[in-house]
Amino acid sequence: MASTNQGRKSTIYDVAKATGASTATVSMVLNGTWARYRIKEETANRILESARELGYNVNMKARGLRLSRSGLAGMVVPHYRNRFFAGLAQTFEDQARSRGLCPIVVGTQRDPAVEVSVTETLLSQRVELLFIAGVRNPTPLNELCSAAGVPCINLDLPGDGAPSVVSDNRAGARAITDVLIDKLLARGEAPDDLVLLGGVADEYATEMRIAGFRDAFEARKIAPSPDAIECCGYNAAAAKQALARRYEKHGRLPTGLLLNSITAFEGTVQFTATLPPDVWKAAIVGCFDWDPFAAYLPFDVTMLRQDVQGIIAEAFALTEKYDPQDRSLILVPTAFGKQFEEAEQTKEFDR
Amino acid sequence: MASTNQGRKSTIYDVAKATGASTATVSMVLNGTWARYRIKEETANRILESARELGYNVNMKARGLRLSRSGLAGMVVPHYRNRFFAGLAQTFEDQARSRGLCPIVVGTQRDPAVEVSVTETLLSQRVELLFIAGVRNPTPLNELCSAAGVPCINLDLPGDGAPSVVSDNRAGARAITDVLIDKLLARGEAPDDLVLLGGVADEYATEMRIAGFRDAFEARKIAPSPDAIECCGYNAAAAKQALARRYEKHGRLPTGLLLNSITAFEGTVQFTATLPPDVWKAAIVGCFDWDPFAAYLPFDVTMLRQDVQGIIAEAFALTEKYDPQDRSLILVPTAFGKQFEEAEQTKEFDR
DNA sequence: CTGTTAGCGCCTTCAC
DNA sequence: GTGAAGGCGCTAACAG
Repeated sequence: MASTNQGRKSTIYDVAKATGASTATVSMVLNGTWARYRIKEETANRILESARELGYNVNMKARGLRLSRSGLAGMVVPHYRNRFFAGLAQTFEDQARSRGLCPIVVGTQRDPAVEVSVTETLLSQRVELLFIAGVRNPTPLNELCSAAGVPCINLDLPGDGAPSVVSDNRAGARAITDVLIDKLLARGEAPDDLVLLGGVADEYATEMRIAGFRDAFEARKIAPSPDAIECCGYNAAAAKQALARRYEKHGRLPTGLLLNSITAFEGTVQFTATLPPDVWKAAIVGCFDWDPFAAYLPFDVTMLRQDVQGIIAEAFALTEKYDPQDRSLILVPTAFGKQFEEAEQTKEFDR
Repeated sequence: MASTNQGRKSTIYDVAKATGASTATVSMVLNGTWARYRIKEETANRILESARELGYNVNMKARGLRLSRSGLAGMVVPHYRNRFFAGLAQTFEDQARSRGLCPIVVGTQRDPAVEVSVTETLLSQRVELLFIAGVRNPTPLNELCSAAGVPCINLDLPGDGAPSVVSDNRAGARAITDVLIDKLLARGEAPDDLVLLGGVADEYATEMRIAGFRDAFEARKIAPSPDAIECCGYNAAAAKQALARRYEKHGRLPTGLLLNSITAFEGTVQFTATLPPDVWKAAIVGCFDWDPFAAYLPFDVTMLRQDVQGIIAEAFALTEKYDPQDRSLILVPTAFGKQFEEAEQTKEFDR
């Protein structure tokens, strides 16, 4: 359609030649700064027109080189397989775009080597800021960033090389544990039949959740069962196995189950599916993170949602008044149910 | 740690000055091309060392400007909310990285305006190729790319402005319809009690699936019910509503349900959850796309999975021998069950 | 074996 | 109002 010089992208020189103006004039017009330089409106229009016809498109490489601003905002996430990270990525993209930045989010599969190489790549591309989500040990990445002078924020899992914004896991865990204990009591079951399953023992989020779990019991002056906490790791197969062992040992499932991740929930479902329905239909389940289908499983399910909007907003706020020395830890509250629904509203044509 | 010039990123000039070598030497060493130029190994080591100390990091903006190669590979997706797009993004990232490109994937929420502006941004960043997934009308985006001389491939939904690689929806639909009819027959139900729900009537994927649905019936020389096909759109609420209307009208649910998307499945579950369990427990359900939890709902569920690995591999292959005139349409087969599991294997520390 | 130089495309300052 | 010139960081000739 457009009379493009097929194949080669056009430059401001092409536009200048086509309109008989100088490159400076073209540049000003294309940047919108032409009003300040009292360039004739007619000239401006002619240039704009010609640029469109030539399919001109700023070369951010060149502009970035000159201005030392890339227009890129980076984020690393482990993957997009759960609603939390998917929502985090989505929200990040929206907010980055609304700030005139091009979002670039990369999944690392939680592989530390990939994390480092991705960070280096992003730094090479001269991202103007970097959010690091769900990385077990963000410190090396933080150091790379600060060596490059790039603002860097840890999300979800805190680190000591940069400011962090994470969900208030402890308060959330306490709240959901409270709900589960109440449900247990209402059903005439013992609260110490509640088990916290999944997660990694020495990891921040899990520790906070364990603390919150204990808080809830302490507030009622009761104690959880001595083997109430089982950090079997984050993957589904491990949870399934852990549950199988418990079943073997006690001849039944715990009545109440607090799952440390949606994958632990997956494992739970995989295991219970191998059992006769009446054995598990009565289970009371709570879960950190949520999934649209999980709510319809034949359990009594309570899901805790993280505020992805809040997390991203706080993180961007931190980059605005960025201080390389800052190591603050910002806690963002979690909530039950559909409180943060706006984040994943679906449009008419969606699937 | 490193004796960095805090804040400002170091350049080859810094390294050159620090080592007393010239920028050219530094450049060669840092590119690994130094062996060809017979640079003393000792010099090379000195430079490498110094570069590490200074926290040096190539500026891809400058290199890209010089080489007119950005090292960036772009992909636009609607969102990451289902396993298909999440898997597509993941696989794309892996493959891009293994080709030495930095993957940059952006979600557009299926908003055409966002789609255009994102494409322009990506083109400004001089991506070396662009994959466009799940865009209703990719043609304008294809045109932007070809005007810029950037190889562009449509994924999932075909377009006529570039080559496309899409799932073989028709064959997949036929196969899953076959399975459902067999199950219906095995249970002594009439096959024409099978309903295809969800999707948009004039859209490619839906049309193909309808055709496959009909193929399965024709092969058996039977006909689906006249109102067997209901394209109520892709979102969950619409499916829920459509199902409610049917229930109202017939006083029962169809025994067999083929859902055009995971969101239609969501709507189905939302609706059936409002009914007494015995009314719907017997339902036979099929779905395009899958979800780990959906398999454990109290239905007889069959899920069709798309081969994200295959799709991405084909797309990359197309870019290698890229021909701007090429408009070929490559069909990638789908499969049942966990055939493509490798794509979403989870590691030990995962959630 | 290593240093010098000329741009890649763009933006800004400074003359005209 | 507009044009010429310099330089952002890097690489590929081309000289030493």
